[in-house]
Formats: sequence, C-alpha cells, structure tokens
Amino acid sequence: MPRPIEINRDHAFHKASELFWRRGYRATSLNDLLDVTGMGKGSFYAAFGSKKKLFEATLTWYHKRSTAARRKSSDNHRGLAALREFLDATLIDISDVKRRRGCLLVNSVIELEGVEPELHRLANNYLKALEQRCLAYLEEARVAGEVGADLGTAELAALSATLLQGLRVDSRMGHSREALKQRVNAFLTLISNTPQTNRNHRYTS
Amino acid sequence: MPRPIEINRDHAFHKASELFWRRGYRATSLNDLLDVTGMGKGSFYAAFGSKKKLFEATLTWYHKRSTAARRKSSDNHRGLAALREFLDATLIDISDVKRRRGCLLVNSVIELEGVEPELHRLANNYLKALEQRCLAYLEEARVAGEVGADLGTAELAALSATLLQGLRVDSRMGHSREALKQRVNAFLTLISNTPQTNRNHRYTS
DNA sequence: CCTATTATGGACCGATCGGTACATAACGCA
DNA sequence: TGCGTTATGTACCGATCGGTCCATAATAGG
Repeated sequence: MPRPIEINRDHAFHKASELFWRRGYRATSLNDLLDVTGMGKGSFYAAFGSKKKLFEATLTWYHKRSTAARRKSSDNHRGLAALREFLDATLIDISDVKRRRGCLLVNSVIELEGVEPELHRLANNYLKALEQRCLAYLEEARVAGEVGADLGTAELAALSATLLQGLRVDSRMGHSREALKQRVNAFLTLISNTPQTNRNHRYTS
Repeated sequence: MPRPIEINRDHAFHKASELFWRRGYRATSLNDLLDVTGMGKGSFYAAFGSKKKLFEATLTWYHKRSTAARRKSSDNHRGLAALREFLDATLIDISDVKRRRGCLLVNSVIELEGVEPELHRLANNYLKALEQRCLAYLEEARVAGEVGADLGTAELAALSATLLQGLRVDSRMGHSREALKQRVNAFLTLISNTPQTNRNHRYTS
C-alpha cells in the first residue's frame, strides 16, 4: 500500500561520516548533510530526527565499522604481531595525507568536550575501548615472552593508547603515512624483547 | 588630552584563551568574549579587529606564555632530566581534570583543519616547535649516554612529540593527572639507559 | 482507474552568528 | 569651563543556523 522506503541508511552514514570526519560536528551544516546524502529536508528529519541524533548514529556506525576492519586484519595474529596489525590498520584509516582527517572519535572528543556533553561522552566511550584491545594483545605478548620492557602490561596498554591518540593528532597536522609508520615502528622496537638486567633506574614519581 | 586607554590586552588574552581553550574557536561566540573580557562591542573591534584576529593573537600569546613557563622549569636541567621537566611542565598545563581543557594548540589543530586554514596553520606551526625542543634535549641525553634505546635521536624526538599530543587528548578525555604522569614515567623508563645486547629484532617496515 | 500512504523539497520560522554604525558617556588637558 | 579624544553600549545589518510545516509527487493495493 505505501510508497516504499527509498533511503539507504548505510549510505547516508557513510557520507555523513566523511563530512563530520573532515570538518567536525559544528562546522557541518544541515545543508551540507542534505547535499551529500541527496536527501530532502523532510526525509532527513523523518529518517534521523535531528542533526544531533544523526551524529550519534554516525559515531556508532563509524566505530562498529572500524572495529570490524581492525579485527579482521589482526585476527590471524597473536601478541605483538596482532598489536602491530591493530596499529597498522588504524594508520590506514587516518594517514591519508591529502585528507588529513585524523580520527572521527578523537576529533569529536576534542571538539565537543564542554560543548555537547552527550556526544562527547559517546565518542569518549568508544575511544576508551581501544585501550582494552591494546591490553588484550599485550597480555598475550607478555605471556609469549615478546615484551621486554620493564613495565606492567597495563602501563604499556595505557601508553599504547596514548600513542595511538597522538598519531591521530599527527594525521590532523599533515604528517605523512611514512612518518606515522616510523613512529609506530619506534614504539614497537622500544617495547619488544630486551634484557632486563643492568637497567639503571626506573622513574616512579 | 585623550581619554586614557583602559584596555588591558594581556588580561583580555588571558580571559579569551581560557574560553577558546575550553570551548574551542567556533563554539566561543562574540558575546562570550565580551562578557568575559568586560568590553563593549565597540572597544572590542577597535582593539582587536575581529574574532579571528583575536584568536590569532591569543594563540601567539598562549604559545609564548607556555613556552616561557616550560623553559623556566627545564632551564636548570640537562638531557633526560630536562626532557622530564619539559614533559612535567606540560602536564601541569593540561592535567586539570576538572577543566579537561587539554591543550589550546592541539584542540585548535583538530578543530580547525579544513575549516579555518590560516588559524590551523598557525597552531600547527607552534605545535611543531615542541618536537624541536624534545630533539634538543634528547641529543644532550644521547651524548651523555642517558639514552639506551636502540633508535635514532630524531625518531625518539618524533615519538616524544606524538606522545605529548596523545597526552593532550587524554586530558580532554578526562584522565587524571596521575594517569598522565604514569604514562610519562613509562615512556621515560622505556627510553632510558638499557643494555643494547641481545635485542631480538628491530621493526623496520 | 482511484485511494491510501509515504517520500520529497521548498517555504518559512525564530534564534544566533559576526560585524558595523553611531549616539553618548567618561576622561585629560588647557 | 570647554574641547578633543577615546570608551561604551545599543540598535541594526545580512547571513546562516537547526528545525517545522505543508503542498505535492510517487507508488503500492483495490
């Protein structure tokens, strides 16, 4: 009886995420979203409710998508190799130097803190999940004896997550993919298996 | 003859920087700036020209100020100790967990890339200067034999800069000062003097 | 065909944006 | 006192914002 639904939500999320990713939440206007999705205003509000709700849905869509991509590429590895695949998969996402878009989650956390609390919280939660992934890989690596650093696994996971966030800022600064890869390599070299004897001292405070 | 100038530009920069720092460039309206500086609209435009120009001036003011603060605290140290003071001084700036403001330069680079090219470029340049400072300290440390990592000094400086940016994202995410300090300590432990023998392998690609 | 239901896009809304113009108040000096 | 200069606040501007409304187009079943 009714006219069938024509909108492709997945396509809309894809297009919207590109826009939010590159220009941020506030700088992306409703008209921009209409242009890029090809929707009319009526359809847009019928389908998504508001710009804010679309952004929430886009964040979730983005997170699921990139999580699936990373999982796929690191599934066949274990320990440090899996961590490396995990980091590399992230680099692919963020290191397009022409677009300089960084990471939608980091961008959102930075832009929206104190301005859009709910949106900030959502992006923040997704971002924190990454540290847990790092932790899982590092625990495997620790057990396998691949980790030589004289540090707790949780500390290493925290450091990895911070590094990952720094890389996303680097991307936004325009650094090349090679530069980012070099940083990842340096980090992995630092934490990989090294002897524990003869260490001079350990910073504590 | 004339009515004396009452504007305190330094005070205005200070107040404006707090606002831009916490809420970003676009989310800070002209009225917000007028409220916080106590200026009238006429005085504001006579003194600063536009919101954009005020932001540029505020960025520069902020950079000079924080550079001076860091220089002061690391001037009496050399090598790795100086790097540590440098990182700690940055933490003091960004790790107020109640305000979660992160770093004005990083926030601006993220928010304004692709939206306000000139402002982005300005913040980007100031941010890149930090890597040079890290490099200088690390070169001193290398000569003094304090660096044990099997990596080039430039690679370490790049990694330090990336870590520093990651810490600023952490701040925006609401991590506590202690959590940030732990990450700094972990990093310094990683790069400080360790034996070079027996290293398994080195990541290259 | 006709009818019911939904998608569509433009007209329109009030609010807010950054910025300008200007009349007025406050002040130092002669 | 009066003059010259500057600060101040408000009225106002056009543009744009997110969001609502509604007349119209499109498409299914009867």
